[in-house]
Amino acid sequence: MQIPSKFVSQNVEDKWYSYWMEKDFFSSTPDDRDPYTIVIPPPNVTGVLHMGHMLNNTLQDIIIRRARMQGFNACWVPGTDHASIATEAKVVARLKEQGIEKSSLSREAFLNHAWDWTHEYGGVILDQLKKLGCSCDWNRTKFTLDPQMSESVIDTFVKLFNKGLIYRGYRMVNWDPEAKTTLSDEEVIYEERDGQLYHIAYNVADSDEKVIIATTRPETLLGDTAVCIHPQDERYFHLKGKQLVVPIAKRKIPVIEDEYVDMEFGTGCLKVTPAHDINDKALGEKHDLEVIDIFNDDASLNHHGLDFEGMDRFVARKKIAKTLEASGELVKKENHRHKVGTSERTKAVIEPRLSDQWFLKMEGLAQPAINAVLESDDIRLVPEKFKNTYRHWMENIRDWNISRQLWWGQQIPAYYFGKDSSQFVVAKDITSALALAKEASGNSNLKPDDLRQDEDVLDTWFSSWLWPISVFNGVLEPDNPEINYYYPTQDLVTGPDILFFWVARMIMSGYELRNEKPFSNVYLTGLVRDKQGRKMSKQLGNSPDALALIDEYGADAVRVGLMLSSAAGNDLLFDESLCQQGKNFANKIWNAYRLVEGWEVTEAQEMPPLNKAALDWYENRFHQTLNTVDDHFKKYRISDALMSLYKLIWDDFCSWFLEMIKPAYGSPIDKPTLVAAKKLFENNLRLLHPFMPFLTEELWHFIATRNAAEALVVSQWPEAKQVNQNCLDDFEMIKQIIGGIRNFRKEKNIGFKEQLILISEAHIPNPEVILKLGQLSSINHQLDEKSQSLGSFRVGKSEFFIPINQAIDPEEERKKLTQELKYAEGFLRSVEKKLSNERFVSNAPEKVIELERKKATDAQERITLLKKSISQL
RNA sequence: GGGUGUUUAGCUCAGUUGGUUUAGAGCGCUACCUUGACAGGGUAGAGGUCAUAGGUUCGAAUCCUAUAACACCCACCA
Repeated sequence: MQIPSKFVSQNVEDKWYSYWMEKDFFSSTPDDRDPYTIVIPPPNVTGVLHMGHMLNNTLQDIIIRRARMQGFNACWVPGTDHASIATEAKVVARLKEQGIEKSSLSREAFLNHAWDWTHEYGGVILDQLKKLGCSCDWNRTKFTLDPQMSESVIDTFVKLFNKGLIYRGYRMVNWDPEAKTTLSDEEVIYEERDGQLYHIAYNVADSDEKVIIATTRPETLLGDTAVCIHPQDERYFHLKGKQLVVPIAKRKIPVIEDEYVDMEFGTGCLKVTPAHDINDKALGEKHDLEVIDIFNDDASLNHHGLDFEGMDRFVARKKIAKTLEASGELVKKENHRHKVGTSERTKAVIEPRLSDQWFLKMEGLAQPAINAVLESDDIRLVPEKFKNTYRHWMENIRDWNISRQLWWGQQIPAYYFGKDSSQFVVAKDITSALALAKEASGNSNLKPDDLRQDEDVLDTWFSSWLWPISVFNGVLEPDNPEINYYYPTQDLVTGPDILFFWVARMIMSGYELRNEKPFSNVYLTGLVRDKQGRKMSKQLGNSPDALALIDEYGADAVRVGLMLSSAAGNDLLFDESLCQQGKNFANKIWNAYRLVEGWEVTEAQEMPPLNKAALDWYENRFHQTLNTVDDHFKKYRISDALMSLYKLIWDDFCSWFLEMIKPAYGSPIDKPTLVAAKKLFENNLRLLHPFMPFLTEELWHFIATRNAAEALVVSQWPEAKQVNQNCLDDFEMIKQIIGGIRNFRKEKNIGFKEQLILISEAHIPNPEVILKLGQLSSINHQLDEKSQSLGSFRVGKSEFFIPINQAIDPEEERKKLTQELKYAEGFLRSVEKKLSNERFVSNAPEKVIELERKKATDAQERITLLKKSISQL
């Protein structure tokens, strides 16, 4: 069979992915085995694959593939999120391009457009995950707006409402005037912006005196209902109890006192606009002030805006400033840099606004979630450093505003039946709502048409927080076999940026709805940054096209590239050269296979002792690495696990093992060695499979003809065995010795193989290092009887010397050795000093003292050797 | 403003309750070698006052204090 000299990943990806799908290896149903479950963090339904997804999902795939090989019933549930704001914004934008305004459409018509959009783009990101090799159970694919998922959300809302945890409140919220919706605090991004601080003169009522008040938002003076001073501010003592006149509006407002005011800022006088500032609202409540809302939905001024009615807030600001300037009431303007809240989605400047919203009480929900992570360790955060952040947030948690003024999402199941919105009932559907409304109103004549359902939808996170439960239908049927089998899940892999949005809330819903954690381990990845350390984002355009990367390097290479430098929780600087490294690695393995496959076999020959030694050694080395890898996995150090394998394959397997058993050019290899070598090769493939599924499956089927049940993806993860440490130590020694000799044999035309044979025939491996070296030196004497020079090499931390066949300047050598001797003596002195220190001997653990003693003996031996060598020069 | 974290080789990072560390890895770099598995491979080498300054300790990259730079989170002063 002709095997190409280069591994082309692209040729095998589709082949094996469809094979795996066809054989149904990824699907899972409850059975006798233990489950290993991961639910995917559902990407936005209309999103495309970016680097963050690749990192995240590669990690999940590695974990789930290994679990599958370990004999668990592996179940990775995929799905997408309806992402109400993001998706609705996209749909609105597309309609706008077609000349359609959202406001001209009925709710139903708009939702039809949104569903069209969803069906058009909804599958894209899932197909991209398949390209990456993700072994999800696609039969279980869920969407947060699926009927069953939505029903779970509504059901939960009703339950929590009936428990008294959900309430309606008139609250200050973050209003996005562009999307005309409220945003959660988390969706507001504060940006530094240059603004101006306007100093405005307010007249004291019935007097000529003026008071100067500084504000960044002069237009809000139309909503002023008080001016506040600090009770200890001597400058304004005389104003206490007086009234001021608001410029333009000519309304009289009281002067109030509160310690909230910062005397240092501005003029020390604060105008209070309860409708448009969160702090002012608090002041307003405290001092029982009137609330004047001056804005419409789109942040244009309403009738309180007087002459400025209908103007946009920013236009009005300028106009009002001008008007004040003209009347001399604008005393001065100064530049002022301050932070402005903007919408994460629309970039519009957020307007604090009072409105009716739905809230979920968080305090009671938070308690079990705090315990689970911080006290009982039921849920492990990886890395642990996020515990602090988690604690801080959970202990300062505020009620969750769960309503959004959008259409795309689950409509809030509240039904109003009175003239105003004060009379309402909450129910799963209109029929039960009607019954409740009849009861509540005492009016048995109510008809369905008399009920108005709340226009708002629920926050997207209100559906995602149920995800680990609702994907198994655990909300609607809390006792079904699926949820009982798969829940709680094992791992959650996600970014730290949604620790609060999502992770914390899933933990809360888990304990609230099922009285059980949703997952045992949370692996928080880092953010993917570019080479300059910038966050990868669409705006910057610095995010490589994920699919183009896969096309160029192959999925396996990209997976390896991502894993090579991504410790949990640390940001990773992504550099395409890492993918190149991944590709080189894949190619190395590919060529190792070509080598083995190309050998001719002979039955006539027995296994030479050197090959036996090599096989023994590699077997041990393999299990040593396997132990390390298993340990890394336990600690979720996935990149360390990969690096261990990288070194095992490249250095130990290719550079040492294969070189050792490689027959001389043109000669055949004996059959027992080849068979054993292929077995070892196969074991390598098993360990690599979670990281590089395509390459390994391809080679697996090259090595032998296998049926579906024998495919690598469902093969067994090797069991780590006890290693023979002596064998490994001996070989380390041999490696060092060979390295030492080779370093000095440049003139000699001795091949690698010959060297090895010489050494193996000399029976080097035995417990006595010095003896070994004595024998080795005799070899070297055989190599060149005239050899008189001295060469040195290191074994572990010790330096050893062998006679070697190369002319070396004795003077130079003497100098070098004397230097070494001095150093060794110094080292010995320091160790002896330590050992004679009483405090050390009495305080240090026995193990440590033992080590120090060993160090001292070693140093002593070395000094003797060095002295001998010098005298021989 | 409050909090958390980071700072170790040219780059990206390990370094696990202070003691097998005379501080490691991968990549890169330098030198040499290599006509059959590998537009590469092998061997060797250079390169670090572990951010800075103090302190604790027999012993500190590791613990404490302060400082600096950077990153992120929370709050947000009109």
